Amino acid sequence: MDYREVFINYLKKNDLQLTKSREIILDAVFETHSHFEIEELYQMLRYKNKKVSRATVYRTIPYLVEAGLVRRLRYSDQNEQYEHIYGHPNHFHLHCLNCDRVIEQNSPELEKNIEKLAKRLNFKIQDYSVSISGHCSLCEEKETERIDINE
Amino acid sequence: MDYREVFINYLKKNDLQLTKSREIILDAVFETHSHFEIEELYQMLRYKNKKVSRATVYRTIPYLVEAGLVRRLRYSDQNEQYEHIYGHPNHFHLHCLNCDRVIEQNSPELEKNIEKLAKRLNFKIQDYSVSISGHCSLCEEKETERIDINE
DNA sequence: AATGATATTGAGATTTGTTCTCAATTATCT
DNA sequence: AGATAATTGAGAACAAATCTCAATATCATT
Repeated sequence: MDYREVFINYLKKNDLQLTKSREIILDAVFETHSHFEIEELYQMLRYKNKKVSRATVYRTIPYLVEAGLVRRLRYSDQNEQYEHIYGHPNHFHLHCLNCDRVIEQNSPELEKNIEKLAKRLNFKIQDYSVSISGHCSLCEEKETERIDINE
Repeated sequence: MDYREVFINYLKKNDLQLTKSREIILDAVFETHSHFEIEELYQMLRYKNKKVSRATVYRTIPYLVEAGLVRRLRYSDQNEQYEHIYGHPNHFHLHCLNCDRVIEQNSPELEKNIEKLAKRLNFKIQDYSVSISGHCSLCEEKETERIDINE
């Protein structure tokens, strides 16, 4: 099942229609292979001359989230970021507070752990996210050097 | 070391002073034993007749976060929530999308797992959060009943 | 294809949370 | 005490997100 079908199913189930606008937004989201903000997505569509209004983009993204196609990210202190997740294995984000880089990592072990935790509580997972903030190896190195010099 | 000392150390290290305002905010944060929004905290202080401005509250919370005393939560689609973390074991949030309840859970196993993951990448953790969204056991039950009746 | 009922959209106004500004205040250092 | 620097408060400014509502598109029915 491709993302398109998933979305159509979701729409049907919720008495919503697959409109031109929603199609454009859906496709744009799956063409973008990086984290994005809604405003960015909107600007990108304008640039490509696809005609959808800002309001519609803001209205549609939550549907995609609900449909399980897109996830809202939580690693950053900045604006809301999103990523499409359908078809991608779940992964974790390590956010470097220094250089702002985001490292993505898989860990089946961690996944299993989380699933076990939820199961024990009879909690039905829809989505989960692990985000770690701190300093990446590159920045840590630099930091250590600096201290060596100064002290 | 109590939270007060931690904050004072942080302030010193960053050439900041421990002022009346900052003290009031610090104490308020550690008196509040639930998740809070900055605006709420500000209103609470007004109610208690503690004189600090909204701007100062907004300015101070990020210091507390940097000092490792407070964490910004990410489970919700709503406003930014914070919780004080100093002195509390790390815990995970399971957010029920239906009733909006937030369940807190410890899991030393999960913790170890995350630490291992970070270590492998030479990533120095400052903080991490695991948030799971879905449906809690109570809501799941109800949902199942409903289906039984209707189908 | 025409009709009426319903859902969706777009443009801009509005709301809301957060940050900024800058003069007044407070703290710190000689 | 006086000079210097940091902090604060009040409200203005900003930006992201939501709302409004008339115009448009879609659907079901005939």
